Amino acid sequence: MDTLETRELRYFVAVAEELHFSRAAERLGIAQPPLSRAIQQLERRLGVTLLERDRRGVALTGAGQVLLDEARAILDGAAAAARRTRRAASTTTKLVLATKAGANHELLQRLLDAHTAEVGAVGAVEIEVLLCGMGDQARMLRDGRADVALMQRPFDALAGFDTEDLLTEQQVAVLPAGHPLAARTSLTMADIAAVPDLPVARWPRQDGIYEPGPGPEIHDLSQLAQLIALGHTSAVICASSRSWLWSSHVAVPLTDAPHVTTVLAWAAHSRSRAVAGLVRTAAGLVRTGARL
Amino acid sequence: MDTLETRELRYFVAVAEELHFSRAAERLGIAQPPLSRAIQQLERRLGVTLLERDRRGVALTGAGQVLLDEARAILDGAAAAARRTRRAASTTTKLVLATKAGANHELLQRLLDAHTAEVGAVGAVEIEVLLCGMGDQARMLRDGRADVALMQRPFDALAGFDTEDLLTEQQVAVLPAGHPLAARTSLTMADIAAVPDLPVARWPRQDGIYEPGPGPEIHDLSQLAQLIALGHTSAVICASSRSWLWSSHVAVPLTDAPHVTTVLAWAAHSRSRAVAGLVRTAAGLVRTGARL
DNA sequence: CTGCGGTGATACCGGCTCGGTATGACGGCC
DNA sequence: GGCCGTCATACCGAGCCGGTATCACCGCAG
Repeated sequence: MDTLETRELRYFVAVAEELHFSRAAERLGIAQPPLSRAIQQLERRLGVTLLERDRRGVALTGAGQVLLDEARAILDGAAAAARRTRRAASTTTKLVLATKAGANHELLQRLLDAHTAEVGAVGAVEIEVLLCGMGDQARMLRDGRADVALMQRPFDALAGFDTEDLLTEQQVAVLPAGHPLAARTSLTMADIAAVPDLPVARWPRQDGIYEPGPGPEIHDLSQLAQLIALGHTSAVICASSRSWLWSSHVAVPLTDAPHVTTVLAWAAHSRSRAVAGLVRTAAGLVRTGARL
Repeated sequence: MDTLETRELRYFVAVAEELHFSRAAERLGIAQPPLSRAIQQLERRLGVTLLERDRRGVALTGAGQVLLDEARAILDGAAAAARRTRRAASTTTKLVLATKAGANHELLQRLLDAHTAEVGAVGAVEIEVLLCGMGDQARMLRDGRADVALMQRPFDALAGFDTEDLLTEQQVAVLPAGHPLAARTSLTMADIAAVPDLPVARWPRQDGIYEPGPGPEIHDLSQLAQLIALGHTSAVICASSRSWLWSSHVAVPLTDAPHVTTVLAWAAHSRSRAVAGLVRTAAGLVRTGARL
């Protein structure tokens, strides 16, 4: 009497996201009445009202919001479980590593090299690199499409993952080559903020929403690169990302920007030998300890 | 065709733990044939053999082991979801804080005081302290019986939780008052290990198993305290735990033991206002920064 | 070798739940 | 005031779940 079925959670998430029974039912590929009934059942079982059915529309209650968060996590977990199980059964042990496209070039290269060198020919675990945009690594890890990911503190949401610190570095300001500030040898955050003609680009937050502000909204690095080259914006990125800069870009160290730590992250309860091996390799990389 | 139901996962976990269909069925309160069929269905759906049915006995395949881990996490998550949802609906916003019985007395006291002072009378979120043994906090957090927990790095398994560092401290050796080493002002790990008549007590690991060793197996602090007082064992604990020492105990600082950081931990995806508030309070505690 | 006990798998059957269709109650809007 | 759109209710058929009975297979004791 206490056990939430994933079917119910799927239904509830659909309704909670659409805030509309008929649309949610359509999305689920079922009719509206069974959906209504399923939600009622769920509410009765929990003894809690999850949705406030006001005339004209449905609203989440506080408890509903809590369950929505929980349910999403569970459904991701279930999808991940299926994927990981299937992958564990396939003979070719392949490890999927998710990383932000364009970031951490050199670190990734060194990690892959070290991994190849370490495992050698025996039990060769192939690593497949999965390039994704902004905050996608977290989702990839959560739903099992990736086994490990390179992520950056404090930018990425690391909650729920195990991590191993790999590299801590300064941030730099990236400016168009012609800009007055580009001639400086170092800058502060205040310097950048004080230039009204060069608003700093805005990244989406973890929920995909952009903070309000003057700068352009950025989706990927190539877009950013172009906008900087055009002299329309500037950006604050970590030092190692210099590798993708254009000749018309200039990177200037920022003295007071928070440091960025690139970490290797994996699903907390993963006990996979392959993941453990890669983590060990990565840890070794840090100990032998070249800084970029 | 892709969607794991929690019922199936419950069934699978039972079989995987018992390695015996009939016993598992009994534990689940159903008959054996439906259970067999459910597992077959699950295997067919995943396209993976999870169990190797050898004559006389069942064994987990690699994929089965993976699914077992995943399934446990999902089931804990589902139980947590139900509990948290119900709690969110109850009007009395109560926060359950889990902590190791006997550890972090003063820190906990300060945290509670600060919390009371901060929220004041308005929206008073009551905190219920849940004392638990060894590694129980993680389970409590995972299955939703607790909202936050005081845990210690590197002892506790923090994987999967968000954390806020509260206090880093040295460890001390606790010895019976009469022991020769008790007169020293500081010790090293080697000093302790070199005393054969006082084997260091052993705590259970995260899976509840004890590492082999000469020392007695410890379940809780009162048991430990008594054994030390009797001169049967010694222990290495963090400095703040001195508060529960008896008069017949002596605590000696250890110069080379790893530092212990007490952290406030909570479920990664928790967006509860109450939890967020307590975390902010705790962070403030650290900033104002008295060290014990 | 042969019955016995114990394993999981199969066959079949009844009941409950799920999903579909039809319809109702209720409020907003032209 | 009709019309539309919302979610809830009523009813019905099919499929799935769980139970009982039984089978196939193996180890073991006599």
